[in-house]
Amino acid sequence: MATVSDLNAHTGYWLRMVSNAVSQEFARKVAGNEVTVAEWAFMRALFDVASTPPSLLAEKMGMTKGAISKLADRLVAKGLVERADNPQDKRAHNLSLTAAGRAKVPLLASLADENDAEFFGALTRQEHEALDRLLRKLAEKRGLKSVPVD
Amino acid sequence: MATVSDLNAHTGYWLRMVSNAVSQEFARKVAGNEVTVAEWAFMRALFDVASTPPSLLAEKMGMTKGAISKLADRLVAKGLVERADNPQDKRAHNLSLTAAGRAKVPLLASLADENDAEFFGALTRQEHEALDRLLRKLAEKRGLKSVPVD
DNA sequence: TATTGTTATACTCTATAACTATA
DNA sequence: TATAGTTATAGAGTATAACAATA
Repeated sequence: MATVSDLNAHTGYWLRMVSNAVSQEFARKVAGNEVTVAEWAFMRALFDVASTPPSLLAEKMGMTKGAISKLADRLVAKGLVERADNPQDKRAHNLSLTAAGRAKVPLLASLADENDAEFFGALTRQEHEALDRLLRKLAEKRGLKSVPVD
Repeated sequence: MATVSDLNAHTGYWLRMVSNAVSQEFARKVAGNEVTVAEWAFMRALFDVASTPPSLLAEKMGMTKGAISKLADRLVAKGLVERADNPQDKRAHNLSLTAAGRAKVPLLASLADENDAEFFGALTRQEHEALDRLLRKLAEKRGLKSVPVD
Protein backbone atom coordinates (compact mmCIF):
# COMPACT_ATOMS: atom_id res chain seq x y z
CA MET A 1 0.00 0.00 0.00
CA ALA A 2 1.34 3.37 -0.92
CA THR A 3 1.09 6.16 1.57
CA VAL A 4 0.09 9.67 0.70
CA SER A 5 3.72 10.59 0.27
CA ASP A 6 4.12 8.43 -2.80
CA LEU A 7 1.01 9.42 -4.68
CA ASN A 8 3.06 9.53 -7.84
CA ALA A 9 3.39 5.78 -7.78
CA HIS A 10 -0.08 5.34 -9.28
CA THR A 11 0.36 3.69 -12.62
CA GLY A 12 -3.32 4.12 -13.43
CA TYR A 13 -2.97 7.88 -13.19
CA TRP A 14 -0.19 8.02 -15.76
CA LEU A 15 -1.85 5.47 -17.96
CA ARG A 16 -4.99 7.59 -18.14
CA MET A 17 -3.00 10.75 -18.73
CA VAL A 18 -1.00 9.31 -21.62
CA SER A 19 -3.91 7.40 -23.13
CA ASN A 20 -6.10 10.51 -23.12
CA ALA A 21 -3.40 12.51 -24.87
CA VAL A 22 -2.92 9.82 -27.53
CA SER A 23 -6.65 9.43 -28.13
CA GLN A 24 -7.27 13.16 -28.25
CA GLU A 25 -4.64 13.65 -30.91
CA PHE A 26 -5.92 10.67 -32.87
CA ALA A 27 -9.45 12.07 -32.66
CA ARG A 28 -8.17 15.20 -34.39
CA LYS A 29 -6.51 13.10 -37.08
CA VAL A 30 -9.56 11.02 -37.93
CA ALA A 31 -12.04 13.89 -37.57
CA GLY A 32 -11.88 14.61 -41.30
CA ASN A 33 -12.91 11.05 -42.11
CA GLU A 34 -16.39 11.08 -40.58
CA VAL A 35 -15.27 8.54 -38.01
CA THR A 36 -14.60 8.84 -34.26
CA VAL A 37 -11.97 7.03 -32.25
CA ALA A 38 -14.50 4.60 -30.77
CA GLU A 39 -15.87 3.92 -34.23
CA TRP A 40 -12.40 3.20 -35.54
CA ALA A 41 -11.76 0.77 -32.68
CA PHE A 42 -15.04 -0.93 -33.52
CA MET A 43 -14.16 -1.20 -37.20
CA ARG A 44 -10.69 -2.39 -36.39
CA ALA A 45 -12.03 -5.14 -34.15
CA LEU A 46 -14.39 -6.15 -36.94
CA PHE A 47 -11.80 -6.06 -39.67
CA ASP A 48 -10.31 -9.50 -39.23
CA VAL A 49 -13.49 -11.36 -38.48
CA ALA A 50 -15.83 -12.10 -41.30
CA SER A 51 -18.82 -11.60 -39.08
CA THR A 52 -19.55 -11.52 -35.36
CA PRO A 53 -22.53 -11.09 -33.01
CA PRO A 54 -22.73 -7.83 -31.00
CA SER A 55 -22.47 -9.72 -27.72
CA LEU A 56 -19.08 -11.14 -28.63
CA LEU A 57 -17.81 -7.77 -29.75
CA ALA A 58 -18.94 -6.25 -26.47
CA GLU A 59 -17.00 -8.85 -24.54
CA LYS A 60 -13.88 -8.39 -26.65
CA MET A 61 -13.93 -4.64 -26.37
CA GLY A 62 -14.84 -4.44 -22.70
CA MET A 63 -18.07 -2.60 -23.42
CA THR A 64 -21.75 -3.22 -22.71
CA LYS A 65 -24.21 -4.51 -25.28
CA GLY A 66 -25.99 -1.18 -25.23
CA ALA A 67 -22.86 0.76 -26.11
CA ILE A 68 -22.09 -1.62 -28.97
CA SER A 69 -25.63 -1.33 -30.24
CA LYS A 70 -25.44 2.44 -30.37
CA LEU A 71 -22.03 2.46 -32.04
CA ALA A 72 -23.27 -0.08 -34.57
CA ASP A 73 -26.26 2.14 -35.32
CA ARG A 74 -24.04 5.05 -36.17
CA LEU A 75 -21.75 2.97 -38.35
CA VAL A 76 -24.68 1.38 -40.16
CA ALA A 77 -26.08 4.85 -40.81
CA LYS A 78 -22.73 5.81 -42.32
CA GLY A 79 -22.77 2.72 -44.50
CA LEU A 80 -19.62 1.29 -42.96
CA VAL A 81 -21.13 -1.64 -41.07
CA GLU A 82 -24.04 -3.97 -41.74
CA ARG A 83 -26.25 -6.27 -39.73
CA ALA A 84 -27.13 -9.69 -41.09
CA ASP A 85 -29.87 -11.97 -39.80
CA ASN A 86 -28.97 -15.23 -38.18
CA PRO A 87 -31.19 -17.94 -39.68
CA GLN A 88 -30.60 -20.28 -36.72
CA ASP A 89 -31.76 -17.81 -34.09
CA LYS A 90 -34.11 -15.01 -34.95
CA ARG A 91 -33.08 -12.98 -31.89
CA ALA A 92 -29.48 -12.86 -32.99
CA HIS A 93 -27.62 -11.27 -35.85
CA ASN A 94 -24.09 -10.71 -37.06
CA LEU A 95 -22.12 -7.56 -37.63
CA SER A 96 -19.60 -7.04 -40.39
CA LEU A 97 -17.91 -4.28 -42.32
CA THR A 98 -19.46 -3.29 -45.62
CA ALA A 99 -17.24 -3.02 -48.68
CA ALA A 100 -17.07 0.71 -48.01
CA GLY A 101 -16.13 0.08 -44.39
CA ARG A 102 -13.46 -2.38 -45.36
CA ALA A 103 -12.10 -0.01 -47.97
CA LYS A 104 -11.74 2.69 -45.37
CA VAL A 105 -9.61 0.63 -42.99
CA PRO A 106 -6.21 1.13 -44.67
CA LEU A 107 -6.57 4.90 -44.58
CA LEU A 108 -7.59 4.92 -40.93
CA ALA A 109 -4.82 2.46 -40.13
CA SER A 110 -2.28 4.75 -41.69
CA LEU A 111 -3.52 7.61 -39.53
CA ALA A 112 -3.17 5.34 -36.51
CA ASP A 113 0.37 4.57 -37.63
CA GLU A 114 1.14 8.26 -37.86
CA ASN A 115 -0.26 8.83 -34.43
CA ASP A 116 1.69 5.94 -32.96
CA ALA A 117 4.87 7.22 -34.55
CA GLU A 118 4.25 10.69 -33.19
CA PHE A 119 3.78 9.51 -29.61
CA PHE A 120 5.81 6.37 -29.27
CA GLY A 121 8.65 7.66 -31.38
CA ALA A 122 9.80 9.20 -28.11
CA LEU A 123 10.73 5.66 -27.05
CA THR A 124 13.56 3.49 -28.32
CA ARG A 125 12.54 0.52 -30.38
CA GLN A 126 13.14 -1.79 -27.44
CA GLU A 127 11.05 0.39 -25.17
CA HIS A 128 8.23 0.56 -27.67
CA GLU A 129 8.20 -3.21 -28.02
CA ALA A 130 8.29 -3.62 -24.27
CA LEU A 131 5.33 -1.28 -23.86
CA ASP A 132 3.38 -3.19 -26.48
CA ARG A 133 4.08 -6.47 -24.79
CA LEU A 134 3.08 -5.16 -21.37
CA LEU A 135 -0.16 -3.66 -22.63
CA ARG A 136 -1.13 -6.85 -24.40
CA LYS A 137 -0.36 -8.88 -21.34
CA LEU A 138 -2.60 -6.63 -19.27
CA ALA A 139 -5.37 -6.71 -21.85
CA GLU A 140 -5.22 -10.47 -22.00
CA LYS A 141 -5.40 -10.88 -18.24
CA ARG A 142 -8.46 -8.67 -18.31
CA GLY A 143 -10.19 -10.78 -20.91
CA LEU A 144 -9.92 -8.11 -23.57
CA LYS A 145 -9.28 -10.09 -26.67
CA SER A 146 -7.66 -9.22 -29.89
CA VAL A 147 -9.12 -10.40 -33.12
CA PRO A 148 -8.90 -14.17 -33.73
CA VAL A 149 -6.05 -14.10 -36.23
CA ASP A 150 -3.82 -12.51 -33.64
CA MET B 1 4.12 2.55 -42.03
CA ALA B 2 2.18 -0.51 -41.06
CA THR B 3 0.13 -2.24 -43.66
CA VAL B 4 -3.34 -3.56 -43.09
CA SER B 5 -1.90 -6.92 -42.17
CA ASP B 6 -0.29 -5.66 -38.99
CA LEU B 7 -3.20 -3.76 -37.56
CA ASN B 8 -2.44 -5.32 -34.23
CA ALA B 9 0.75 -3.33 -34.01
CA HIS B 10 -1.12 -0.21 -32.93
CA THR B 11 0.07 0.64 -29.47
CA GLY B 12 -2.50 3.40 -29.12
CA TYR B 13 -5.28 0.87 -29.55
CA TRP B 14 -4.08 -1.30 -26.69
CA LEU B 15 -3.26 1.68 -24.55
CA ARG B 16 -6.82 2.94 -24.87
CA MET B 17 -8.28 -0.50 -24.21
CA VAL B 18 -6.27 -1.07 -21.04
CA SER B 19 -6.64 2.48 -19.78
CA ASN B 20 -10.41 2.40 -20.25
CA ALA B 21 -10.65 -0.84 -18.30
CA VAL B 22 -8.54 0.52 -15.46
CA SER B 23 -10.47 3.78 -15.28
CA GLN B 24 -13.84 2.06 -15.46
CA GLU B 25 -13.01 -0.16 -12.54
CA PHE B 26 -11.61 2.75 -10.59
CA ALA B 27 -14.77 4.74 -11.28
CA ARG B 28 -16.73 1.97 -9.61
CA LYS B 29 -14.41 2.03 -6.62
CA VAL B 30 -14.62 5.78 -6.01
CA ALA B 31 -18.33 6.04 -6.83
CA GLY B 32 -19.28 5.68 -3.17
CA ASN B 33 -17.12 8.66 -2.27
CA GLU B 34 -18.99 11.36 -4.20
CA VAL B 35 -16.00 11.80 -6.46
CA THR B 36 -15.39 10.88 -10.11
CA VAL B 37 -12.15 9.72 -11.70
CA ALA B 38 -11.50 13.11 -13.30
CA GLU B 39 -12.19 14.82 -10.00
CA TRP B 40 -9.73 12.54 -8.25
CA ALA B 41 -7.08 13.30 -10.85
CA PHE B 42 -7.73 16.98 -10.32
CA MET B 43 -7.45 16.65 -6.53
CA ARG B 44 -4.38 14.54 -6.85
CA ALA B 45 -2.67 17.11 -9.06
CA LEU B 46 -3.58 19.76 -6.52
CA PHE B 47 -2.47 17.79 -3.51
CA ASP B 48 1.22 18.58 -3.57
CA VAL B 49 0.95 22.20 -4.58
CA ALA B 50 -0.17 24.69 -1.99
CA SER B 51 -2.06 26.64 -4.59
CA THR B 52 -2.09 26.97 -8.36
CA PRO B 53 -3.88 28.97 -11.06
CA PRO B 54 -6.37 27.09 -13.28
CA SER B 55 -4.32 27.83 -16.36
CA LEU B 56 -1.30 26.00 -14.97
CA LEU B 57 -3.41 23.05 -13.94
CA ALA B 58 -4.89 22.86 -17.43
CA GLU B 59 -1.44 22.73 -18.94
CA LYS B 60 -0.24 20.08 -16.53
CA MET B 61 -3.26 17.88 -17.06
CA GLY B 62 -3.51 18.30 -20.81
CA MET B 63 -6.96 19.84 -20.58
CA THR B 64 -8.51 23.12 -21.67
CA LYS B 65 -9.22 26.01 -19.33
CA GLY B 66 -12.94 25.45 -19.80
CA ALA B 67 -12.77 21.85 -18.69
CA ILE B 68 -10.75 22.79 -15.61
CA SER B 69 -13.22 25.52 -14.79
CA LYS B 70 -16.14 23.11 -14.88
CA LEU B 71 -14.36 20.48 -12.80
CA ALA B 72 -13.34 23.15 -10.29
CA ASP B 73 -16.96 24.29 -10.04
CA ARG B 74 -18.09 20.81 -9.11
CA LEU B 75 -15.35 20.35 -6.54
CA VAL B 76 -16.01 23.76 -5.02
CA ALA B 77 -19.69 22.86 -4.74
CA LYS B 78 -18.68 19.69 -2.93
CA GLY B 79 -16.50 21.68 -0.56
CA LEU B 80 -13.33 19.90 -1.63
CA VAL B 81 -11.63 22.73 -3.50
CA GLU B 82 -11.54 26.49 -3.03
CA ARG B 83 -10.71 29.52 -5.14
CA ALA B 84 -8.64 32.33 -3.66
CA ASP B 85 -8.24 35.78 -5.13
CA ASN B 86 -4.88 36.85 -6.43
CA PRO B 87 -4.13 40.33 -5.03
CA GLN B 88 -1.55 41.05 -7.74
CA ASP B 89 -3.90 40.37 -10.63
CA LYS B 90 -7.62 40.71 -10.22
CA ARG B 91 -8.33 38.52 -13.25
CA ALA B 92 -6.48 35.59 -11.76
CA HIS B 93 -7.03 33.32 -8.82
CA ASN B 94 -5.56 30.24 -7.25
CA LEU B 95 -7.04 26.82 -6.65
CA SER B 96 -6.32 24.66 -3.66
CA LEU B 97 -7.78 21.78 -1.72
CA THR B 98 -9.88 22.63 1.31
CA ALA B 99 -9.17 20.88 4.58
CA ALA B 100 -11.98 18.47 3.71
CA GLY B 101 -10.50 17.88 0.28
CA ARG B 102 -7.07 17.26 1.69
CA ALA B 103 -8.49 14.93 4.30
CA LYS B 104 -10.13 12.88 1.58
CA VAL B 105 -6.95 12.26 -0.37
CA PRO B 106 -5.55 9.33 1.66
CA LEU B 107 -8.76 7.37 1.29
CA LEU B 108 -8.95 7.96 -2.44
CA ALA B 109 -5.24 7.18 -2.77
CA SER B 110 -5.78 3.85 -1.07
CA LEU B 111 -8.55 3.03 -3.52
CA ALA B 112 -6.15 3.92 -6.32
CA ASP B 113 -3.60 1.61 -4.75
CA GLU B 114 -6.12 -1.19 -4.63
CA ASN B 115 -7.00 -0.62 -8.25
CA ASP B 116 -3.36 -0.54 -9.31
CA ALA B 117 -2.73 -3.77 -7.42
CA GLU B 118 -5.69 -5.41 -9.07
CA PHE B 119 -4.60 -4.55 -12.59
CA PHE B 120 -0.86 -4.33 -12.49
CA GLY B 121 -0.48 -7.24 -10.14
CA ALA B 122 -0.64 -9.28 -13.34
CA LEU B 123 2.86 -8.00 -14.06
CA THR B 124 6.10 -8.89 -12.34
CA ARG B 125 7.65 -6.17 -10.23
CA GLN B 126 10.20 -5.46 -12.94
CA GLU B 127 7.51 -5.22 -15.57
CA HIS B 128 5.40 -2.91 -13.44
CA GLU B 129 8.38 -0.62 -12.88
CA ALA B 130 9.20 -0.66 -16.56
CA LEU B 131 5.64 0.29 -17.45
CA ASP B 132 5.72 3.15 -14.95
CA ARG B 133 8.95 4.43 -16.36
CA LEU B 134 7.74 4.25 -19.95
CA LEU B 135 4.48 6.04 -19.16
CA ARG B 136 6.26 8.82 -17.33
CA LYS B 137 8.70 9.22 -20.16
CA LEU B 138 5.82 9.56 -22.62
CA ALA B 139 3.96 11.99 -20.38
CA GLU B 140 7.03 14.11 -20.00
CA LYS B 141 7.69 14.27 -23.72
CA ARG B 142 4.15 15.40 -24.15
CA GLY B 143 4.51 18.20 -21.65
CA LEU B 144 2.19 16.54 -19.15
CA LYS B 145 3.79 17.37 -15.87
CA SER B 146 3.69 15.73 -12.55
CA VAL B 147 3.38 17.79 -9.43
CA PRO B 148 6.46 19.87 -8.57
CA VAL B 149 7.72 17.70 -5.74
CA ASP B 150 8.14 14.83 -8.13
C1' DT C 1 -4.95 44.70 -27.41
C1' DA C 2 -3.66 40.60 -24.82
C1' DT C 3 -4.63 37.66 -21.10
C1' DT C 4 -7.29 35.12 -17.25
C1' DG C 5 -10.97 32.77 -16.49
C1' DT C 6 -16.08 31.69 -17.08
C1' DT C 7 -20.03 30.48 -19.60
C1' DA C 8 -22.76 28.63 -23.40
C1' DT C 9 -23.20 25.06 -26.44
C1' DA C 10 -22.65 20.75 -28.34
C1' DC C 11 -20.96 16.02 -28.85
C1' DT C 12 -19.05 11.65 -27.87
C1' DC C 13 -18.81 7.91 -24.87
C1' DT C 14 -20.71 4.90 -21.84
C1' DA C 15 -23.40 2.90 -18.21
C1' DT C 16 -27.85 1.15 -16.17
C1' DA C 17 -32.13 -0.47 -16.63
C1' DA C 18 -36.39 -1.36 -18.86
C1' DC C 19 -38.16 -3.48 -22.83
C1' DT C 20 -39.06 -6.65 -27.08
C1' DA C 21 -38.76 -10.66 -29.46
C1' DT C 22 -37.38 -14.97 -29.57
C1' DA C 23 -35.84 -19.48 -27.50
C1' DT D 1 -37.80 -18.28 -17.71
C1' DA D 2 -33.53 -17.16 -20.05
C1' DT D 3 -31.18 -14.94 -23.70
C1' DA D 4 -30.01 -11.52 -27.73
C1' DG D 5 -30.35 -7.22 -28.72
C1' DT D 6 -32.47 -2.46 -28.62
C1' DT D 7 -34.03 1.63 -26.61
C1' DA D 8 -34.59 5.18 -23.10
C1' DT D 9 -32.41 7.84 -19.91
C1' DA D 10 -28.79 10.03 -17.76
C1' DG D 11 -24.45 11.84 -16.65
C1' DA D 12 -19.37 12.32 -17.26
C1' DG D 13 -15.94 14.26 -19.89
C1' DT D 14 -14.30 17.40 -22.97
C1' DA D 15 -13.82 20.64 -26.74
C1' DT D 16 -14.74 25.11 -29.12
C1' DA D 17 -16.00 29.57 -29.10
C1' DA D 18 -17.96 33.68 -27.33
C1' DC D 19 -17.71 36.59 -23.43
C1' DA D 20 -16.35 39.59 -19.22
C1' DA D 21 -13.06 41.63 -16.51
C1' DT D 22 -8.65 43.24 -15.97
C1' DA D 23 -4.00 44.22 -17.48
